[in-house]
Amino acid sequence: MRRPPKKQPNQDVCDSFCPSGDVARLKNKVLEVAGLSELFRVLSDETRTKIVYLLSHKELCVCDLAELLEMNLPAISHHLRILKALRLVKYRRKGKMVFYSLDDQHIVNLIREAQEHFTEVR
Amino acid sequence: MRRPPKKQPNQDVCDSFCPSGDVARLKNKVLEVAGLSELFRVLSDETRTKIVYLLSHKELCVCDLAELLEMNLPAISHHLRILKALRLVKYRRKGKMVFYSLDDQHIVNLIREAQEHFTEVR
DNA sequence: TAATCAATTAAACACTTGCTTAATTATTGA
DNA sequence: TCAATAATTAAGCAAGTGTTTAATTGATTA
Repeated sequence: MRRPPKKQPNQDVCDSFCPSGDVARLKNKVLEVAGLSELFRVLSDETRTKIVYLLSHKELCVCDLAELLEMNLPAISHHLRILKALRLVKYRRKGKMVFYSLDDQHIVNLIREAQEHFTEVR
Repeated sequence: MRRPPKKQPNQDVCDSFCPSGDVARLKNKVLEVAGLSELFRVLSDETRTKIVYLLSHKELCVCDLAELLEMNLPAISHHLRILKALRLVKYRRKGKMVFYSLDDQHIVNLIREAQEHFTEVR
């Protein structure tokens, strides 16, 4: 999406291809995770991880998030838009304020799983 | 004459702070996910997610990965270094070739969890 | 030792990302 | 209607990311 076109996919691979018969099978396997990194990319920003984690405990308005994370409103709003695009959060309007909450509890499991890995490696 | 107080960290938050008593508690909660996004960032690249997924099925050498993912060696090597830094993969040398495998099976659970979320939202 | 192959590293680049300031929209109340 | 407040959007930029080409390292073998 961002790189200029280019041809010959591979001019420098080793002579012996190891997973001999498995090529087709493995190439198919790869398709199973296609597009999955998009979800990881959303959580790859620390601010967004924090937002999701905060919202998993309590519904919050934008300026609350700004206060808790010590950032200004446009920055928070920017991240919320990204989270909204991936349908991780939803919102409801109450007067002038907009309250955000998690749209999918699944994401909390994902964070918990990551925490397990994290505490194990450290 | 004393100058009016300037709110240093945040000059534009709303007047009413909602999670009244919970500020300290929520700010502490945030600390629990600090540094966690680093793990997500590693998987935020599609190539790396694919590498991890491939290695979860079979130990592979660098040029096998290059062949399977249709990329050149330096690119694959670059990603492997990142995965290595986070201790997600390990390697062993066999002659001229270097074989990579998963260093932590935990990461597979993480991908599986993400898949569940993904298939549900779509 | 020299040649060769697998892999890594380095440098350059196009592209992306997140934050800041400023302007705009939406809602409420005087 | 106007003013005030919460939130969003827009524009600009510094910093980061991934891929490419070229150079380098490491291991094997003639």
